[in-house]
Amino acid sequence: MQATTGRVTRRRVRTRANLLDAAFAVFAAKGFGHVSIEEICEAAGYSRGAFYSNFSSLDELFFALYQQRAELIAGQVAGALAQDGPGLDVPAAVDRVTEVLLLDRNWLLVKTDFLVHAARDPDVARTLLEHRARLRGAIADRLARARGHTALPAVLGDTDGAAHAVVAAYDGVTTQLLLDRDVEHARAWLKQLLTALLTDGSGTPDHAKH
Amino acid sequence: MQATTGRVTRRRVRTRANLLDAAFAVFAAKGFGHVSIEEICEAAGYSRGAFYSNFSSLDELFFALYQQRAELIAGQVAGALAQDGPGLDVPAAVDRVTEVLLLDRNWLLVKTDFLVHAARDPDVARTLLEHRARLRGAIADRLARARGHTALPAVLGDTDGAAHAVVAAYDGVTTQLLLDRDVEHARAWLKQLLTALLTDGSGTPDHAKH
DNA sequence: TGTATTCGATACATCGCTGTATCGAAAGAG
DNA sequence: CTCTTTCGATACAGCGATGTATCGAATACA
Repeated sequence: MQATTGRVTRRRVRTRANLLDAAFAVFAAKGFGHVSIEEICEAAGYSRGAFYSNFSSLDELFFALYQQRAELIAGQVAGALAQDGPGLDVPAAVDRVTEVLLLDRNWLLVKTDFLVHAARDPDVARTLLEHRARLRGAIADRLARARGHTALPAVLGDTDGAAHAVVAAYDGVTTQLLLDRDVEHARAWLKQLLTALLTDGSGTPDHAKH
Repeated sequence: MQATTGRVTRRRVRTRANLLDAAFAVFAAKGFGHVSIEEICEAAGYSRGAFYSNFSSLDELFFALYQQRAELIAGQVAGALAQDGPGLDVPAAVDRVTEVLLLDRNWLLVKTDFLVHAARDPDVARTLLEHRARLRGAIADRLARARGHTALPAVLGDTDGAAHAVVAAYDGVTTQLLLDRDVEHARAWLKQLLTALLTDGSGTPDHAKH
């Protein structure tokens, strides 16, 4: 690490990226807290010297990793939400978002690791809360833009309440998915939950298995 | 550890219990994966000899701990569900269950640690899934007993689908609670979510904050 | 191309944790 | 109370990970 931003080599950014990629794989496989710095370096094909030159601790790396990937996902979700016009087609939008959110099991694992990490560190928690608030904001905006086109059930309160509920449903389904590894079922079920929450009870459940 | 169950001393069960209690506190504070055997022993006031005499690894201890506590909670939930007659008073039952489920932050922390642990080990996952299935079963039974007294929205499918949804809502709210530490809000919100899911959209939201 | 700077590999000292083997003390059985 | 078995404390050997200090190689810039 250098104090002021002096020269930054190409090699450096490549190394950093490689370390982050390797870290993602290793964290996903073993879980943060069961991973040593050495393991990551080995997986990335570097020595520990490279690590300490780019990060000062495992925590810092983990944090950077989360931010990088979360940013990525957030972009994809925003894209999926913005994809159709002002009239919100709930099922279609739900389909697209669901597709993105439950795509990568490794990401779910790392994300959950980060959750338990944040749960014990208020500073980290703040970051995660902000990230979730942004996501909710995007969803609430989307829902608000659709007001009048599609009716929302009153039980949830305003659009922000509905967004809260959407995120909660996502978290809930994620938990189950982490355990049973049945992506298709999770996807179908999340759709069902979301339509149950977002429509006024007129939706027909396609999947009633389980 | 002894092979066949020979004499089991009183002292032994006391030691085991003390170790488990200490482990609960330490795991909650630091997270599984950031805890050494020594730390637990120190917290319990024993040496590592006592540990190895009762458990063969940290994993085994963690597993035993989870089972012990999960059993406890399951009993409490069952009690809360059985408390009133065959006519289900949804809000009242939701109140009682909510009270139990969100009571202890430490338990939520350990439970989530166990989740990420299970997510990476199919054998452990099986246990957790079974535990969740039992819980869902209790809820589904309770809902079924109330069929006819209170109408369930059709969107969720049968009572089992509804039970699934209840657990998902619980998991979702838990996630948020771990981050913002606002128990009262979580409780209110879980009630709101559950009534939104379990009643046919006629419920009135008391708390619309956030 | 020459040169100054950055980057990452290597070597080193150290520490904490693990698991085992041993032994004295506590507790049940008679 | 004595004897036997169980329990848990202590000592030991060893591994693996950490963080630092140093040095050669790669890279940017003129």
